[in-house]
Amino acid sequence: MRDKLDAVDHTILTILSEDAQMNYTDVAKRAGVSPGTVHMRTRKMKNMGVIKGATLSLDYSKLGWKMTVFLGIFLKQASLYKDVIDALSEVEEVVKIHHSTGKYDIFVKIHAKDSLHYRRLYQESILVIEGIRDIESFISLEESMNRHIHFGEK
Amino acid sequence: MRDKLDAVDHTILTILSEDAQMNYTDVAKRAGVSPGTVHMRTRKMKNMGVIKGATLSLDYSKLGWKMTVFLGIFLKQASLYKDVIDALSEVEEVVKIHHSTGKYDIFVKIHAKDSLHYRRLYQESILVIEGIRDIESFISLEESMNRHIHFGEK
DNA sequence: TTTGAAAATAGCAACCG
DNA sequence: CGGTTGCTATTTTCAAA
Repeated sequence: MRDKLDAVDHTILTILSEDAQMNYTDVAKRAGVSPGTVHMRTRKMKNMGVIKGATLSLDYSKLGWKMTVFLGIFLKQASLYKDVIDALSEVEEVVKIHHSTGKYDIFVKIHAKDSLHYRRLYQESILVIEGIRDIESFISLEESMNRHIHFGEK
Repeated sequence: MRDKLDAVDHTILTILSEDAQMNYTDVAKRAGVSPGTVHMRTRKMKNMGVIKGATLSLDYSKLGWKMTVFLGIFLKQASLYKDVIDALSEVEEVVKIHHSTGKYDIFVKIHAKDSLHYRRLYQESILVIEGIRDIESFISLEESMNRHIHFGEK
C-alpha cells in the first residue's frame, strides 16, 4: 500500500465529500474504476487518517435549533489556552473550537435553540470560564454555503 | 407519516452524526429498534429536509491543504450582500459563507494549501471583489474540536 | 487493478400488535 | 397506524488472477 494519494484517490474523496452515503458501486462508476478499488482506496485513506469519518449534514433550524453563533475569544494570558479549551469542551452547545492567530485567540461555533437559550448559555456557561478576557460574538443569520474543496489537481 | 420527530428519530440522528457510514443494522441495535424502522425514519427525515446529506470529515493537512483561514468581511453597503456572496461563491477555496450580524456582515471560511497560496488567493480573488469595504482575517492554527449537538431531549 | 464469488446489508411487502 | 419480521435484490468485501 503506497502512502501517496493519486488522482483516483482525489476523485473518490471529491465524490464522497458531496455524498458520503453513496454506495461503492456508484462511486466506482463515477470514478471509472471497479468497486473493489474504491473499497481498497477508501480503507487505505481511513487508515492513513485522511478520512477521519463521515457525518450528517443537518438542517438545525428544522430540529428546533434556530441559532448559530460565533464567538471570538480573547484570553487573559496565552498560557491559559488549554484550560479554556477544556472548559469550552464541557459545554455541549459548543460544536467547534479553533485555536487561531490574528484577531482572536480562540474561535468558537455554538448552536442554540433560541435567543433565550443562547443568552442563558452565554452568561452561565461561557462568561464564567476562568481565563477569558473578552468575547466578541456574532450571530449567523443564514448559512449561504457549505461545501468542500474540490481535490482536482495534484 | 407524522411530521414530528420523536425520541427514536433523535437517537438515530445522534448516532449517524457521529458516523454517517454506520449500517442500518448497527444503528438499529444501538437505537433499540428494528433495521426496517431505521430505514423508514431516515427516509422520512431526508424527505423532510432535516437530513440534508452526508459528508466526509477529512484531515485537510494530510491532503496538503495546511491552512484554514476565517475572514470577517465588512460591506460598503448592506444591499451589496448578494453580489458579494455570489462573487465569493466563485472562489473554489471558499468553503463556508455565513451572513452574520454583530461584528461582521459576512463571515467566510477558506482552505489554502500554504501561505503562498493563501496570499495569492486573498489578493487576487478576495480583495478584488466589488462591494467589500474591509476584511479582518484570522488563521486557524488548530482545530481542537468538531462535533455535533447531542439530540437528547425534546 | 480487476474479476468473481460469498457474506452481509438495504429496502420492501405483508403481517402483527 | 406504526413497528416488526422475513424475503429478495443489491452491495460490500475478500481472495485469486
